[in-house]
Amino acid sequence: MQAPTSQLVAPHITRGALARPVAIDSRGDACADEGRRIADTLKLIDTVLAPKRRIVHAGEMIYRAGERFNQLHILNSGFFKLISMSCDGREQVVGLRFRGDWLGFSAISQGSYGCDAIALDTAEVWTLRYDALLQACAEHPALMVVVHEAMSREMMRDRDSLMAICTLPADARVATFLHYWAGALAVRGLRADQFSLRLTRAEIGNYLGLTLETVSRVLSRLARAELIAFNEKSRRDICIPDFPALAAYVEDRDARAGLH
Amino acid sequence: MQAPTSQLVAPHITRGALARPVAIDSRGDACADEGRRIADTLKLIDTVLAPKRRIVHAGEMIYRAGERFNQLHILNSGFFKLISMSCDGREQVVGLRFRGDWLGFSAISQGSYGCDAIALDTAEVWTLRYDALLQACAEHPALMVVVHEAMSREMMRDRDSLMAICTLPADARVATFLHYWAGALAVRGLRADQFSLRLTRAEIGNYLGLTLETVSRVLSRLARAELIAFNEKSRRDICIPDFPALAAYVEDRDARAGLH
DNA sequence: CGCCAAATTGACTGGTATCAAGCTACGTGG
DNA sequence: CCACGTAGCTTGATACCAGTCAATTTGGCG
Repeated sequence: MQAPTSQLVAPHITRGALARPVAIDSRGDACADEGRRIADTLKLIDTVLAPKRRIVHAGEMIYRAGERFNQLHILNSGFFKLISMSCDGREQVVGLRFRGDWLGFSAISQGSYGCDAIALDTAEVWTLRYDALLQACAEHPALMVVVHEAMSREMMRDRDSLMAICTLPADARVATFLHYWAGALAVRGLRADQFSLRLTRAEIGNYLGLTLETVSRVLSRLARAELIAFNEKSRRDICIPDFPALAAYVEDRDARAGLH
Repeated sequence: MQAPTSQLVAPHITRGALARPVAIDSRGDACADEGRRIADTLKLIDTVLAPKRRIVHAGEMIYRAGERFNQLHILNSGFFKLISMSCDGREQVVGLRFRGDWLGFSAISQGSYGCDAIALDTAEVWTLRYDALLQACAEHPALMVVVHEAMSREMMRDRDSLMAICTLPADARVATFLHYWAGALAVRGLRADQFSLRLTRAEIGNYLGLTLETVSRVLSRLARAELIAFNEKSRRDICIPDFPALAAYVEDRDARAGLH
């Protein structure tokens, strides 16, 4: 009984914090559309720009803060985290990246990267020169549209996570995070009902503005409430038996009230 | 004894959360450079695109969430706040905009705005059609560069505020906010040592993930510590007698320790 | 003047952080 | 094989920062 997820009178109604691209529920359409968009984008970039492909392994960095910027990256597979470091030594996970996402946009304005991009597992990265992209954009309007949309989407996502972190209590933040991650997987045609969080509790907490202990406690509580389940062995593998239930928990203040 | 603010070996060192464009201290260069960039950008847009100009007054909205997107806006003068609303009714200030800033980028990917843009005082807004911009970008490489840089800068700023909110205690968040606001004014050639916050305590708190009472208390504490001063009458007018001291407070964990 | 929104300040509460102990899984080297 | 160390995780006890509630003051404005 949610509002339908396409054809909205007031589109902002569906914008759950951190959760926009999801919509696995009522109809799979939006989800499949997103997947198609990602595939199309990759194909376009591949044909127009012939990017350099590269395999990187978990823990490897494709760029680091301070490094001179002159190329952008697109993820063809795998997962990345972006880590930013402030002058006084605070470290923070400022973003997560999945297949089809770009890496490096935020470096354009400064001419140097502002964070480290670290692979969370084996990944295939496509790399292209920024000047080549600019030139190609001038020649291929469709490419420019794709690039703008990608940047725009990134802004929207950042805004959603800001909102989640500013306005939600710990329970809801963690639930929102899981919902977001599962949605990102679903859109990309991967299993969303059972997957490995590729982050430690400490990293999740850092991303959400919480401590690792709080994340651990919340996960235990969510498991007790059967909104999630742990894989026996490796509590980093999560099952989401009832995705709509999790979505409801994320979206309703009230649904979170009872959960001692 | 800070690192010089231009000519960096490792540029990320100067990136204080929310605070990048500042650098009023050691030499005015960076500050003036920024100002020049903004002026140049406005000029370029004016000559290439001849945007429609319009004056809006405090409280007026230039777009609202859900509205169909087909034009972008640039602020020639005045101040705006961006307000986003989640599906369950949480409201949040997700951004502030000053002269030279763009409004509407984040709507590109969805085709509709995701937040309300509300003027905080009388402002001059330039408006241009997005399709016209796309076309002009294809013809004028310099314009495309400017647009990409603007989007990139916005991402960087969002990231900085995420970091500030996630990792800083209330005192530091408010101080960072003041520092950021003063920096934004300085860059634009406006008085940065004495200015009016155009937001209520509630709005500041909302932006920073705090309550209005906490903001009020922190401001009182900062005033007691003489890092800021209130204008007699209208405590919304703030003086910053010693900007470097405020900057030091923002940047040093330790500087904040003593301040009962 | 009287009304109202904004802001301040105090007292109290509660949600997270902090500190600490113990557990599990895993790899390494004796 | 087991002893050991380590990293990640869980759970409990306690502390503290910021939220909540409430009373009061201030300033703006019809």
